Amino acid sequence: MKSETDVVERERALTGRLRVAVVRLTRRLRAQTPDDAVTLTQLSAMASLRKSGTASPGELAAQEGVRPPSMTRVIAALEDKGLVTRHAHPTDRRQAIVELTEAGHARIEDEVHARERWLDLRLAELDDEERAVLSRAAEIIDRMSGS
Amino acid sequence: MKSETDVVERERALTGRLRVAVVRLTRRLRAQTPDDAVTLTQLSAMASLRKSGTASPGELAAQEGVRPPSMTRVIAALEDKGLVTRHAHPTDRRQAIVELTEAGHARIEDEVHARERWLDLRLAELDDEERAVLSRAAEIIDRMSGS
DNA sequence: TATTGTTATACTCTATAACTATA
DNA sequence: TATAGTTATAGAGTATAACAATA
Repeated sequence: MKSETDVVERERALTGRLRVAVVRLTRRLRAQTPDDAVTLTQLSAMASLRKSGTASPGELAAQEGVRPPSMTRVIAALEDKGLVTRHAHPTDRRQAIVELTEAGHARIEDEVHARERWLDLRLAELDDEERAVLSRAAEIIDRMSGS
Repeated sequence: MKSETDVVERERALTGRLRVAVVRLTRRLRAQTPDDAVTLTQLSAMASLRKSGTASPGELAAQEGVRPPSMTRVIAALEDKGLVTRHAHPTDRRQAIVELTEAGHARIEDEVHARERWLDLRLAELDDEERAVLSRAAEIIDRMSGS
């Protein structure tokens, strides 16, 4: 007999199961970093920039949910690789304007696909219903994370 | 008109959306670390130990999906805090046997709940159907991550 | 004074390579 | 020789505190 207690127990454990699941999946994703590629964090910032066109370092930090000093380092790394540039803000000289270079635009699609090959393979092993569950879960998690 | 292309497009983007979602949620979870608490990684190892009772460092590393040197450090940190102990293996002196101390058992429930307060609050804001989606997603992600 | 961003510093998490002890 | 584990070292990711430049 499927009791109410089973449901309650399963619900109670959701926090812990979700925590373990996302931490482990993130470990696997970070491990899929080819030697010459940008890191997962750098890639995420590039994707954010592609979406917004241009952004100040502070805006990027807010979009990614990290502190400004963390974003400073990410931008510096991407600048070293020639994937983003900075321009002066027209009226506020405290701010910088960051945007993807041509090289950055050219690289991002390839990087995303290369990086996600492992995850693509895993997702391909699922059935349609399972993929639909993950699709909805991604929406819900994004909302919870305040992005 | 809801075309087939929309569905295909949404499916194609699942990899990227899922990656972003789990990376950001993991960031938030790691940020919820009180000063005197064990870290998220240490907590995960403790939960693994609670489940298996005892385990060798190598078994723990495999359960958590990390390399042995990484687990060595996690165990050392927990030993320093008095939350786990090591015993000699009865027949193979290369191996160690790790288990939770009384203090470890006493602490783990509190730590888990303290750590997951933020996530609990977020989950409480969802409706039943959304929680059910996340519950299924956690199962699927665990399976994909090979745990 | 307040805001934007950077620099300095430190800690967690993880890995690979090289080593020790035991099988 | 092979296996279990540790030590040494390094790099990614992130934070807080202190600072500089500009508003």
